[in-house]
Amino acid sequence: MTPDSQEPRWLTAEQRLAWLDMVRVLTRLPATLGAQLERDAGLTFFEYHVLSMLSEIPGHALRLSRLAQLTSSSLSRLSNVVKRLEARDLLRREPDPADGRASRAVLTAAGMAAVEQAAPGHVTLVRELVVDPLDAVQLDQLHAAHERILDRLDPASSTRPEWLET
Amino acid sequence: MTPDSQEPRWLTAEQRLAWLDMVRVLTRLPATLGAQLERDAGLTFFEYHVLSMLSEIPGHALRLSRLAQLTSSSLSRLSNVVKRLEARDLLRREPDPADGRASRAVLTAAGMAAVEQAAPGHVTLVRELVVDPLDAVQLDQLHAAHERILDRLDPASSTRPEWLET
DNA sequence: TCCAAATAGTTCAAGTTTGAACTTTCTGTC
DNA sequence: GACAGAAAGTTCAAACTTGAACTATTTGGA
Repeated sequence: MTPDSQEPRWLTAEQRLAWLDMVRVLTRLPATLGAQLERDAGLTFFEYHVLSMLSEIPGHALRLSRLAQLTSSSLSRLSNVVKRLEARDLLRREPDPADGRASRAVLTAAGMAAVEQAAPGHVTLVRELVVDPLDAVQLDQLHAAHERILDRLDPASSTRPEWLET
Repeated sequence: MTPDSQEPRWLTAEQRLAWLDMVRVLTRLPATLGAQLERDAGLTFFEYHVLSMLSEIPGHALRLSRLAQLTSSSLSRLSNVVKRLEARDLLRREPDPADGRASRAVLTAAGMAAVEQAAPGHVTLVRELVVDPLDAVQLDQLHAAHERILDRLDPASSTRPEWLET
């Protein structure tokens, strides 16, 4: 194995500008979406994401470990959030009959209603901030870039929901 | 003023896939970069970002409110972080002579050393995850998309550091 | 000049996230 | 079938973030 060179390859001026703008998006976009959801629906961005995943899956139920992959969260984080959401009656946990270690999170009717109530405002803001300012080609290019980045971030691609068809 | 239509314009299947992949990037990328910085340099991503902004500015000093804009953070969050960084001697606060309400954060020698120690590993990971998997054209397209998104997120563009030339 | 409103920053309590340690159940191998 | 190790969740304390309330200055009119 050759040793790493002492100096890394620094970013060029252009790369650095691109990266700084990406950091701004990475920071502000979740904050802005989260603030809207919190205000209008009393949900954090992450809570919404959890409920929304469940609402879209056939059966509205998923193992916590799978849900953690799909939402890119640690099991610990998810466990805490699921406990809170269960206390609010938005979902419930039930043991997985197929595996004694596992639990499944199941969306309740109230949880479904919460997603349905929150979704329009959320989607409108996603459109306003991300989808509408880009034309179809640009959105495609953005998606392609994200796919490449995800290949590095998550080589197993285990976070891509298998029920979504391209 | 025409009323909003009751139903929002939902996302098309393609838009939805693009958005879901963007959410994955938004979630995982900061977490991954943060974990590396924490492990190797004892800094959160945000702390690194603050110190790194200071390290790049002429004079290594900035008003807190300007630093908050540049790092896309609330003044409250910044104030907390600056207090911690000051306790670790990585920067210090001094009153702004020009305005009795304001303080300036000034990078210390130890703070500069911390940035210099953390930067190589951080830059290497940014390259690995974002810059290198894209070719120059794709990175440009990504940057262009981010610029449009930032126009919506931050219409005043006040977060773009004026000392950076394109 | 004076005062209302705006700006800069701090603080505090409440809520969230993290990572490590732990329990329970499952799996593969001998 | 027994056991080591992996996998699924949970929990706890420490750390971090948030928003609201607060103090202290400054600014822009009347």
